[in-house]
Amino acid sequence: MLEKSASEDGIRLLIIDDHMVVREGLEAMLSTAPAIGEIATTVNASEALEICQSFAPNVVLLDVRMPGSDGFHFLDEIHSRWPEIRVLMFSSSATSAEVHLARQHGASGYLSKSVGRDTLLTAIFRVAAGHTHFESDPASAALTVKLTARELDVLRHLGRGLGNEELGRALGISGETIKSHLKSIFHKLDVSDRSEAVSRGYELGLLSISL
Amino acid sequence: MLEKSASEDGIRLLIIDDHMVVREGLEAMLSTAPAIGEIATTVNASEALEICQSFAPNVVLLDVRMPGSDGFHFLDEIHSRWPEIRVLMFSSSATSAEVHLARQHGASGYLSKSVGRDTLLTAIFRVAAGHTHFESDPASAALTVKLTARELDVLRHLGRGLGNEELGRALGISGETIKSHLKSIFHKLDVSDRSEAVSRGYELGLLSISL
DNA sequence: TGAAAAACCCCCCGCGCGGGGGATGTCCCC
DNA sequence: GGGGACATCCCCCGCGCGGGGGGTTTTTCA
Repeated sequence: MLEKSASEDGIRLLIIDDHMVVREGLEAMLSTAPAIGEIATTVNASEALEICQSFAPNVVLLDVRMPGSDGFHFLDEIHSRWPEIRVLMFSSSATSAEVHLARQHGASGYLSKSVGRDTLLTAIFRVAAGHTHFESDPASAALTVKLTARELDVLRHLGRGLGNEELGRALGISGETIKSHLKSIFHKLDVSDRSEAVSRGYELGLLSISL
Repeated sequence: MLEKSASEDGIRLLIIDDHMVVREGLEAMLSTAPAIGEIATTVNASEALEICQSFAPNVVLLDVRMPGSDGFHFLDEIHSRWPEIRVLMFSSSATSAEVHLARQHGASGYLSKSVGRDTLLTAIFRVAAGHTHFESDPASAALTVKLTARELDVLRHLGRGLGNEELGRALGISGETIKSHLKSIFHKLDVSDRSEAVSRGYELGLLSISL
């Protein structure tokens, strides 16, 4: 077993981000900290899995937006294989929906990229110690929006230019049911039509650019 | 006049980004380069203007997404006051629409944050030498979508839940004109209704989360 | 200077969206 | 057992969207 405890010779940290600038920046900020042991960095998810195997990190710093597979899917992957690895997600946007998703997927914490060195370090320490560290983002206070699973389904299909009937066929239900869900969505998001719902969906992080 | 030529004692570089990590990263990547003279960094636009005054940079590295004022507005600001300053924009997304906007606003170049040290440095040198440096992004090849200024206006208002008539009032034109613009937008984006247009707008980077 | 592009405005028309009702079955949890 | 949230489906109805025409004026640019 390659794994080492964090107390022995510092925290073993793996940084996953597709932006060279960010990797360099994190390394520059963290490498001088005494409690940090070794740091490994990588660009993509597939490489990251190999490194998790050989490098055996205590904490993984994971960008939410990844090229190809999204961060959350990769988060699940890590958890299923190495349950002892703590994953600290970070993103430039910190939309409340993403923070929520991170929680649901079992991340140990969530940070915005705008944080300073101190917050970053304490977050890493807390996470390494087994605690959680989620940004007390002001936006999530304003967000009490809780769409049901089905409503999210419908919302995600809204941007495809489908009518209610076609939309129903796509989800295997009646067009009238789509209307019911839409009414509920409109009320919850406080919007008046589908275009506004899509827009609000992106703003709240319920929708994201995937292509 | 505080301005100094780049050839004297290296390029004077100002980095503007709200993410601590990115600022640190850029500094780490650039500070060791011999051709780079002094480096200044700042978080926001208002501070940046003061620094432009006192520090007199040759090249400004400007993040597209800024908290508060967006990067392009700030770009205009710099140009009007100090036309000799070269601005190199960079972003995490590099959507082709943004690259186009950067060109229109007179930026000297556009980079993705995923670039390596070499590309970054050559870009800075080229820009400092008076050339332009725009990423030959593969996405823009697929994107022949060119919305007119007015069409972009309309698209940006689409997510507000307004009807055509209200939308017209908001832009000071007739509701029928809105319809005309919408027809054009639908054709150009190859979509069938406003909700799909909003969605495609986000995907293409024509729209962005601003709140 | 002249053509092309963009911005602006108007008409007709069908159907689907949005908003208002209500109903039924299935979970889950107290 | 009963209440509540969720998902499903149905009806009615008005008006506004989307798609099809047609224009004029202003701006841009070769």
